[in-house]
Amino acid sequence: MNKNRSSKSARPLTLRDVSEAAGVSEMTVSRVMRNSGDVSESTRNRVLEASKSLGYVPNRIAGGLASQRVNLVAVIVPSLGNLVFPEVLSGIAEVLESTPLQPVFGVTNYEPEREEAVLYEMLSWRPSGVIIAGLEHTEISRTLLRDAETPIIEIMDADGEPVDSMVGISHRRAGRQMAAAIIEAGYRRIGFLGTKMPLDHRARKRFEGFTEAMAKAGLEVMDQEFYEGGSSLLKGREMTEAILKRAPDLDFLYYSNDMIGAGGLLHCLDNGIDVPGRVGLAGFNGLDLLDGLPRKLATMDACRAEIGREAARLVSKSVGQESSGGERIVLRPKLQLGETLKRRPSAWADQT
Amino acid sequence: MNKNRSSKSARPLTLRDVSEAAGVSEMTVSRVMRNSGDVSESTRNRVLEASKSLGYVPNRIAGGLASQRVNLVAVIVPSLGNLVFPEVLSGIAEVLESTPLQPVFGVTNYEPEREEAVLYEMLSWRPSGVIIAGLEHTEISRTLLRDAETPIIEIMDADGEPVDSMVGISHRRAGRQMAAAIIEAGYRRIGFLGTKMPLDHRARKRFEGFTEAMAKAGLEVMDQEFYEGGSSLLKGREMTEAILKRAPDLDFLYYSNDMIGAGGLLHCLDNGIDVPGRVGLAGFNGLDLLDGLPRKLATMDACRAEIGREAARLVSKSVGQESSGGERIVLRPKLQLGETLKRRPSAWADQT
DNA sequence: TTGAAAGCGCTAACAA
DNA sequence: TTGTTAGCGCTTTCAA
Repeated sequence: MNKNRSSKSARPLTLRDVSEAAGVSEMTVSRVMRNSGDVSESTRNRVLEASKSLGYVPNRIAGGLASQRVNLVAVIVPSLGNLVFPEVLSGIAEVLESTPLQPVFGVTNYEPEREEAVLYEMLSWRPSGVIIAGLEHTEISRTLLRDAETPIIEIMDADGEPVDSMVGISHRRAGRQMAAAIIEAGYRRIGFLGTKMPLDHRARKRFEGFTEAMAKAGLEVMDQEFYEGGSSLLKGREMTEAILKRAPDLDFLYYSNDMIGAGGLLHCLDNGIDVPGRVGLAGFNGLDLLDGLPRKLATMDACRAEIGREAARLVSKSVGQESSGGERIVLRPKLQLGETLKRRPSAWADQT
Repeated sequence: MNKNRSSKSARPLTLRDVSEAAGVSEMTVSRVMRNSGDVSESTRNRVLEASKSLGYVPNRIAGGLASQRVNLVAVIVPSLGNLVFPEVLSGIAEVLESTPLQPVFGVTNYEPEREEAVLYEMLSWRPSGVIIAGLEHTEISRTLLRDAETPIIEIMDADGEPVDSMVGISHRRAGRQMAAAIIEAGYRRIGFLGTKMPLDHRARKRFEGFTEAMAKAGLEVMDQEFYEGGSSLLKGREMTEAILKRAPDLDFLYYSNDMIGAGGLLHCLDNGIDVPGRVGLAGFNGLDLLDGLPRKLATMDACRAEIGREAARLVSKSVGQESSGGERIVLRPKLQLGETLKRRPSAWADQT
């Protein structure tokens, strides 16, 4: 029965081949392949068997063209190097696994023009949905998104207006909350360490929220240190050393992400700097990674996997639906004080 | 000139719309959109302008069907949670960026049946190439790969027979090399800590190579500890504590990856265990992460990004080519002794 | 439950 | 340099 076409045949198999082998019309084979009911059990089995023994793989290009429907979901993220995005992708993949939808990933390297190109490319496949990181896009990208006749889910950020739907957290609020916690714990001489990337809007918004809450308390960020590229753990060490050398009287360091925060923590411990007594530390993201460090770093969960899952749910909900859209899901990150952000002795706390 | 179709129109734009707007045939528009030469500069500009002002996005589904060619490259990996795979994907994306090819990722969760499903799904898009992790696949998957009329690149592993081409390292050799280095440094009472996953063939092969080289030196792994899931840094700590409690006389711990190795290192340092004097440590992967740790962990670079780049190069090289294929690129991981694998005082080394 | 006809939007091949 | 014609392999729609 098994024809074992193990040599690469000249012509790829088509529905017609299966239909001839099974002795039914192409239409019937098509129905079986798509599980579109109304096929008798016996015919169905015959077709399935023929298809399997021939090694037939349907051609979705043709199928998509005929049906004007495609089971792809475009997912566009800035980077894969940043731990955060693989986690979002996992969340998306997890939810789509139980649907006929398939994620297709594109990476922009934080470059707006690259985002345009990737988006254009993906839209040319007429996906059933687009999940894209961030709310900031070029004029062209926004037009592409608006005109795409498919649900658009902007993720990770909730500070701004989405083209269609959005799922994310407010990074401004996250920054404010962290500032409040730090001030409340009695720290006053606060430094900031972060990425230089002017295009990482979420890091920027956290910083803005942070300084805003500081200002409200009559405080200012006393010193800053920025970096780009490279191992973040090592960078965290180096930056921490640099900023503490320049401004030895800082009593708190706020890092724009957990990796550099962890590096800072290791630097302090290695150099006998008391954490959180002498300096307090906090990062951002809530990476699992932190669980193994000598001290648990204060951080804030960015709800990465959950954002991915929610976005995927929105897309899968909307397949088949005429319109809908316009949903806004704002998740609330949880503040985790860990062991590096603790109320300080009041003696310290009260000296401005 | 700009028609600003910002409202979602009922019918998506087609070549015909652009051809009417520009006053040329659909064929000419098609040529412009594909840069397929033989169009006068003036016509070209007219078409480009019309296309842009209408907001036309080509339909690759139709294009792919007509041309029997598709610019997608299927990339199938077991997981995104493991640091290693995003790095491979980055390498692939990096190389494909400068080509017309687009990566499409699929995740199998280390499940062979899931791999079959993902592969089938991807092949139904008739990609210009398939890059898939590992050399071990189900019978069905192998048949799918063999019959696919597109280059297949199996990556990450070089211990076995590829269906078509392969790019990877020999994990057996990596295990042997590490064992040799450990023995050469004078360690004798060696423990192994690794993942439980029976389907992680590469980890398994490293272990096999490791024990093989040990056996050749008349040694055996004295104790083992396995884990699954969870934060690997923390797991590394826990496992290390457990194994040292059970077998306090071990003088070396070989970890199946750097994350648990790093956890082990932190555990030892926290508990005043001299590394590498009392116990030596080694991991696998060569993660950048290690650069920031208190001591540089001995490890071996798995050539992750390079594997991705080479695989992408093979695919892009083969587009348009009639056949070819069958390439075997075996990379040589570099052993990095770091600061946790050092020659021990001969007094120790010579007491079996 | 099954089949026949038409056509999805584009491109290959050829003609002008 | 530009245009015409005939499909690509499916699915939709309608008929049997």
